[in-house]
Amino acid sequence: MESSRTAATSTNGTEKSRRRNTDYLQIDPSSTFINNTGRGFAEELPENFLDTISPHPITPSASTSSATSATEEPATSSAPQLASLAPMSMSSEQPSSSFSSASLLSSSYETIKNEPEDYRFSGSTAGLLSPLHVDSRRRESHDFNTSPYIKEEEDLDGSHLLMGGIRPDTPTNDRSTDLGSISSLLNEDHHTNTIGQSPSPRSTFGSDPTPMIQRQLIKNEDGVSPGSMGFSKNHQGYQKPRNGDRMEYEKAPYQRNSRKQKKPLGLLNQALSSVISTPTISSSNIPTPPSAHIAQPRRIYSTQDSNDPLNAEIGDDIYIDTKDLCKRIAFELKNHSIPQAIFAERILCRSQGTLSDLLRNPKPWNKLKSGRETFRRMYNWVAQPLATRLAILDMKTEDVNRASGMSPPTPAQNVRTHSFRRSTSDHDGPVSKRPRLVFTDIQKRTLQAIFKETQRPSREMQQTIAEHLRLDLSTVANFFMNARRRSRLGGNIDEPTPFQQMAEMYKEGAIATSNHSAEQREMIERGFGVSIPGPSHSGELLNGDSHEDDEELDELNDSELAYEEDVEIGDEEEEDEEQANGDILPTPKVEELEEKTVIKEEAPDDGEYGATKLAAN
DNA sequence: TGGGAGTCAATATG
DNA sequence: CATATTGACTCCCA
Repeated sequence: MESSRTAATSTNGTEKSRRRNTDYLQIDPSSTFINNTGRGFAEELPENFLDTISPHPITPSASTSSATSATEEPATSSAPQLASLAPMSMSSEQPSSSFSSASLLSSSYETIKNEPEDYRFSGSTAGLLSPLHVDSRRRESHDFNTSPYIKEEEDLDGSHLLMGGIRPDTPTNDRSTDLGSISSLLNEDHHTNTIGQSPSPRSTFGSDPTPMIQRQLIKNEDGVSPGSMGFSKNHQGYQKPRNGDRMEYEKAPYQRNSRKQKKPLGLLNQALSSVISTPTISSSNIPTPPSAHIAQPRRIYSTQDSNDPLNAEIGDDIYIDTKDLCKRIAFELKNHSIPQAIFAERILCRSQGTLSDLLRNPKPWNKLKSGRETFRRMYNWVAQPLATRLAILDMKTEDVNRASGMSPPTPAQNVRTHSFRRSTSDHDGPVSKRPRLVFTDIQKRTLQAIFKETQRPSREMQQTIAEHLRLDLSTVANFFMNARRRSRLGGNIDEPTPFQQMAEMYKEGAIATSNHSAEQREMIERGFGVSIPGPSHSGELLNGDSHEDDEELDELNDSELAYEEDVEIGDEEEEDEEQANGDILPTPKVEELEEKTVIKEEAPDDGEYGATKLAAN
């Protein structure tokens, strides 16, 4: 039975399409092993405890892979009504090119853009969008060829095409592995097993999203725009807030819940535009985000009207290049010294961690569901003139919403009612803090190793695993779910953070050269400098794309091997096991921490799941 | 129901 | 401190 089910579901697994990660090697788990005493994690489990379980829990399938993306898509993009809007949007946007101001800026920006395709993000929000859908737009005479976009659009609708060229492949993982293999994993060396195969590297959407991006550049910054992105000196920066405000933001989300409440994300622009400038692009330099424009003509938003279809419309009509958008946001935050927490809470009504994650691993627009709202907010924010953007940050939530016309902070869907779980102590009366379970090294490694082989272990298997690792079944289930999802995202393991990317570009002169003056460049660099990370996250820093890291790779490979061998060894299993057990309880182990630390030094830990990283071999 | 999506928010890392 | 990671929640959907 399982198998059948899995098979069906497996599609997702296939998705894991992550790009070149393959090449990367990420061996997280393995890395750990190295220094670890090499205790075999496998040991923990009874030799073939898995064998007892059903034989092919996982399944089959895989092959279908590509499907996933495609499947999801359809719904959104296809929405019929949208179509109508789309055109509008385009039209409004189009003009941008004609804008005087726009053109000005655009020029600089454009150049930038042209350089490395991947990296540049448009200077204005416009660039973030890709007006897909609307064929009509083509008609327009864009300065830029729409064709690319359109094309994309077609794809989108059609199937996943994804921006990034996700390809369907079926990585090994997907395929069903049988318990046997898993057990071997646990108990023996899996050199061979390791999935090395597969890999088709794919980029999720990252590879070259650009096509989707529309190039129009409308200048948002208040006229400013030297660098196009507003690099100019950190203009006004965000003033560190008086703390106090923050709370409000934070709370909001939680208080309201119900995900459905989401409202129209309003288009900041809309409201703002009224405040600031006219809605239409032309009126001022301020660009109204295309999306906004689009919508406007058609209907009026009532922020309150949560049911307002407009929301949907907007989403459908416009294709926001999330990756580009995230780069832009990251840049803006850095440039103006806006902490993620502030931006996340005030503008997005989300937590800092969420924002960080989104920025680093943006899902392609066409794959987003309700998550689009968050990106819309980002989009709407960047679409505002600088002054407005900063002002908004200082406002209180309500004000922001009011001014922006945005719906009230959309509560996160998952608002958590503080009901924490039992696991720890059941008697936490009030809202105690939810202690967070941290897997022991062994637990984690074991889980990751299993995950490599089987992304979707059967219930039984999960149960077995749970028992052996002394974890709750739910914990194990959560692990796999999270692992699947995260591996699927393509975490940009191989790439630096958006901000880093920008920084690199500038450093390299890729961008800077084009239109920036030396001074500008300096400023830019300076700005970036702040965040240019050191070698810390080695993995990430190395730019995965390049093959320059051969050395690194070699090291990793070695380590992986080592890791695998270690696995086999497993002498100290017992100890580990005990540790593991102990950890389950709320007891942190110093030893482990130490071990981890050590390990990390040697092998970069991307923190990704094995699946994502496999590729090595 | 189970799988997913979107997040939270506690922790880790820097 | 700020940002990154990540186990677990809540809500949805098939």
